[in-house]
Amino acid sequence: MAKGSGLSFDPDPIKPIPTILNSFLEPHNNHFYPRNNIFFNFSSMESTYNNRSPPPTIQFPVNLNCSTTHHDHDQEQHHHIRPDIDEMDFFADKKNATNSEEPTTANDSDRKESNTPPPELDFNINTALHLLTANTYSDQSLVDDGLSPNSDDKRIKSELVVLQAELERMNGENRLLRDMLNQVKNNYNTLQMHMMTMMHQQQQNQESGQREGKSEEVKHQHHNNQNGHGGGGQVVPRQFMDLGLAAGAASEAEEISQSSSEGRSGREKSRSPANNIEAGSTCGIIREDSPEKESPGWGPNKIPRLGNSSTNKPVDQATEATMRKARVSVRARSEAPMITDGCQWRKYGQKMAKGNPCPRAYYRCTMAAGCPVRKQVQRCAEDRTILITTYEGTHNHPLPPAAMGMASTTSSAARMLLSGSMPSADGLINPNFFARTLLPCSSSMATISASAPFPTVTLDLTQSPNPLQFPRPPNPFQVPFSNPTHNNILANPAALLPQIFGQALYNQSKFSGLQSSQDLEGQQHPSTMSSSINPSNHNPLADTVNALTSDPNFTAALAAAITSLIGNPGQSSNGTNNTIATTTTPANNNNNSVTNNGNNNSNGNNKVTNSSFPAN
DNA sequence: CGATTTTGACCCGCGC
DNA sequence: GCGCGGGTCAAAATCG
Repeated sequence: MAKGSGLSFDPDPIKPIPTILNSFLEPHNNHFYPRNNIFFNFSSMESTYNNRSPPPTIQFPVNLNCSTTHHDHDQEQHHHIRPDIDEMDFFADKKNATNSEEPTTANDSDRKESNTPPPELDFNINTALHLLTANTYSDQSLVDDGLSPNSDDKRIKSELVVLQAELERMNGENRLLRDMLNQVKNNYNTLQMHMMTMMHQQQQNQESGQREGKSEEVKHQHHNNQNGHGGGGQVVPRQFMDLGLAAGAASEAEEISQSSSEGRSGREKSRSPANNIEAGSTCGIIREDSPEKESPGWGPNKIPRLGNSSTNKPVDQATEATMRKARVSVRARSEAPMITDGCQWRKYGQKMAKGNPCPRAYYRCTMAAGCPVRKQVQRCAEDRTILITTYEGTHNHPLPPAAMGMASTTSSAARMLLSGSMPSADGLINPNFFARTLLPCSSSMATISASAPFPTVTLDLTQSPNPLQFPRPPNPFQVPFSNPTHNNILANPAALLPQIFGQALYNQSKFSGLQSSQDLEGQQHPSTMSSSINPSNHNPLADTVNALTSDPNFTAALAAAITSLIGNPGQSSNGTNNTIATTTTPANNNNNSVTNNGNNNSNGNNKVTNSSFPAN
């Protein structure tokens, strides 16, 4: 990359960016992503005007220094904004000289181009985002003709008709371009948020990255406070879920402790109202250690409820609203009563939920006393083969490798959600925004529900390769599950990483800085990303992934997650699933046994506790 | 017999 | 204020 590109991308945080960008720009191959200017290719939009010459690939720099509050008028002014020189240089470095000149032309498009040769029409069309193209055409035509109205009146009229038709057409294109600009702007916002999140995570990782953590883990739950000796390990799977789930889980622990000391008369009545969450910290920023150890937490019989707000520190109400507990809901097809996530769960309740004939079961993590993590399991009313598992909270104990995958994924998803739900000016939450941020490669598979009471990320792992649902090129996320011919996932589970566990991967990875700015150029389409994760490929990202996947612990966690994502191996439409876990890791002696005991009754005597463990 | 599940009751927040 | 629905408790039942 050109030194003078002026890009300030931190290489590491943008690792997932190719995935993001490609997800919404995938029809095109040659895009470059300077920070505030997104170049997009209009070559596909100029079909009506480039008959004479080969389609020029117009790279139009759209300055998108915009926030989510920008509106249409912002877009309209973008085409007035000149790209700065650095961006031009950047562009020139990436493209050939022809392309490098185009932005200038593009930005000159506001001026009348009456003396430009016909090929310039392309630019008129493609760059006058709003606008002046019609006049340009008209002026050009009239001036060039220089005809007397008397002699060629009819001809002029006919030309006017043609021009009007063209005008309409161009207006339509302008609308299209505006839509594209809208999309790009949205995508930019998504990207920006994603990058911010990643940078934030990296910062956190750096702060806590030096610790080995093993000796600290038991007593430290919030890695912000962890000081440690140098982290010498390779990619040692974290023994904790990432606690970035600040508002949701971390606070929950705190709530518990607070309330535990405050139990009301008789049965502790304190609850977990959202506004009890201490929101003193910013989203995604971990607060102090939660004194969970002092509290029995979710003890078998004593489950302290959350304290009254009277015991909580004063909290800004606006902040409170955004600091609600985050939940991560995973939809997966499974006939088993519960998806296998590697944790031990104990059922503590069951209810009939409104609007769903299937009961909702409540589970609590029993891997450690006081673990605040809970989950709800319910079958989808519309499709009872779909199991909806909603996780809430953060484990306060070491996790087995088998549990790492799902834990990291859900934790990351929740953190992403919470990070994105930082108080904003208007407090609005754009579901697509977070969805794309969370699973940029598959925004259609991740939805965000910001509705009360809790913000929820839904990871939909049930989607079939339905072209309606996946209008984009094949989604690597789903391929391994839907297409038996893509069993390379078995040999190389990392093929899923960029999509499924991208976040978790980056959380776990210590390979910061591996991706140089050069790699920006090597960003690949998601569909090729999987293949890029190949030993023969010298993509640093691929190397990173390979390094990760060579770690048995990681593969164990990954396999567990895959297994749990797939659900029951026996019931799936393809028969390949059950081999995934065993292939990827010897460590998951159990997680491949998403033991389908044939009990499809979620009310049945499901020994859920050990469904993921050797005992069953 | 201990661990776990079941299940009715209870608590709480929220909307009307 | 009341009812509804979600979430949790805890005694009883069940399991291994």
